[in-house]
Amino acid sequence: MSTSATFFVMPDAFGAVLSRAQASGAKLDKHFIKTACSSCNMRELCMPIGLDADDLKRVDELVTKRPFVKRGSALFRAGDAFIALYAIRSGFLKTTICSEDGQTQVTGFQMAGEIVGLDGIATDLHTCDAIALEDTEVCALPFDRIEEIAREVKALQHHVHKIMSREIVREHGVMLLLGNMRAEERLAAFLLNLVQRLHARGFSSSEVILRMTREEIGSYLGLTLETVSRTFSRFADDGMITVNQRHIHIQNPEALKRIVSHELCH
Amino acid sequence: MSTSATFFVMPDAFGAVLSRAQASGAKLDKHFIKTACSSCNMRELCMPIGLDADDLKRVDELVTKRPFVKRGSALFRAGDAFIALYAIRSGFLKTTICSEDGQTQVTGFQMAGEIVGLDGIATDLHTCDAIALEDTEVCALPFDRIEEIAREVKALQHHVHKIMSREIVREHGVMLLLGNMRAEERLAAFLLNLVQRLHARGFSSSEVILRMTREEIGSYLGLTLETVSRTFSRFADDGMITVNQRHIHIQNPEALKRIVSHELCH
DNA sequence: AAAAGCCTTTGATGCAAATCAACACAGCAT
DNA sequence: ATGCTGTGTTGATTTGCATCAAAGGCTTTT
Repeated sequence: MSTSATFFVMPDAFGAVLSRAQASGAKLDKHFIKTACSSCNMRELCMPIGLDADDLKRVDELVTKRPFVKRGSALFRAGDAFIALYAIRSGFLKTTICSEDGQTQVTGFQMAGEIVGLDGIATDLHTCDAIALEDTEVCALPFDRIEEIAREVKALQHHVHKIMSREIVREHGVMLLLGNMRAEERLAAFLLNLVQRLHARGFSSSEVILRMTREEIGSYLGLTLETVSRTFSRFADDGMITVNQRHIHIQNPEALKRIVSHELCH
Repeated sequence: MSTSATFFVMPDAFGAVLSRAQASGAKLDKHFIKTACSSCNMRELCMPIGLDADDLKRVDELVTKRPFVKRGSALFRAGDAFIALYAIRSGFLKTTICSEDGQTQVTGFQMAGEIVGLDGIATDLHTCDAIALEDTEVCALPFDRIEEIAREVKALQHHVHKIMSREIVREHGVMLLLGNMRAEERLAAFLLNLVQRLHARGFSSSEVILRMTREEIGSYLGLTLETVSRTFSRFADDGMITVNQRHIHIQNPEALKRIVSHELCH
């Protein structure tokens, strides 16, 4: 992250080139229960590295269910009892919070290999909604089991701590974005973060298919949908990207990076 | 938080009425090393409740040093090696992040009984500065020791997880604030959160002495210092608060709560 | 006690993004 | 096809806050 800003910190275990199997999620077997973590190709992302065979076996036992979340429906909602963390196997989620007076805000977008549900630990209740933006398969990791195994497997314990700390750092970055940046900077940072994460999963670093609406992007970035749309158009006019509905092609990532780092170009 | 918004969630172990000893921090012995966690009057805040004598003893061993941080100086800085979490015994801190291009933002204000340093776990480097806003005494909790003991003491393990989750939830609230609220709402939410936390520590729920400048408040809330000042003045004109430099008296908390919950009054 | 420096307040002005509004377009069902 | 609904684009106007500017109040220094 020397360029696309300090505040979107990459998960650390991203060495491996991952299978693109997820890309064609069309024919997923919904009850593919037998797939163990030890053979999951998202493993580098959600599990600690360097476990011995014995530890791996214990971690395998962790996953009790693999819920399938249909596009538009919720994995969990604010107020639901917190039971498990969820590792995303394939698909795409958003998390949203909602204050009493009805204001709602997207707090994050999550893709394969990422963990959702950390907010629930504090009070044993989830405090946000997790909604699938496309058909999504997750692994349920019951939290009491996680704690149990973490007490025995040091690497898992530390991994859990890292995942939570990483989320805290990510949110610091969002705070910087929301508190200091202008619309162009926010959207450029958002796009760069998205392609970077997709690239780490084996996808192109210049092509993005957005899974969310302009409104959802705006909600995440503290902007209106009109401003998001206009800013995309401006980027396209300046030749930095091409926009085709939700299909974005990044022509000039350097220009976007310059925008994020306040070097007001052209 | 039925009124001052869901997003500032109270730490959970706040039943006990705490000593006001911290209030007169003037004559603190800087090398009061002997004070054990088990007899610390901030214990209810930073330690898990319900430990037996044996566990307590182990937790007591955790605290190696009690660094004293002079007003204006740093407990740690971004880039410093992450070694320990810090529990604040007395005093007041701010944490700030800073992007490459020099933009800086306050990410939080921390008071006695709260924990700082969680951001460092992810990469073994601190990602923000922790600066004392008044002379501050902290307890250093070496993180490898925390993990070690957490593997044995279930309650401590869960407590650590809760503290981290709570921070994630708090930051969700800040995101909502920065993304959705207008200046008046942000400042009202800020004030209410501050008195609530002070009240939980045995202080008045209507008197606040701000330890930070208008600029630091603005940085936290994504506003300029002028806007903060003007908004304080407007609150004062409307009879909701009285302002005397950094001494704020809250006359009408209900009105502030109405502002936060979007019920545009007067 | 005077001077220097920081912090705060208040006013005048400008601008970026919100809001209001209209229309275009895709996907879907009928 | 035709209409419907959700989504996206673009334009006109408004507005809340930033910016620029100046002066007064505390606090600290000497």
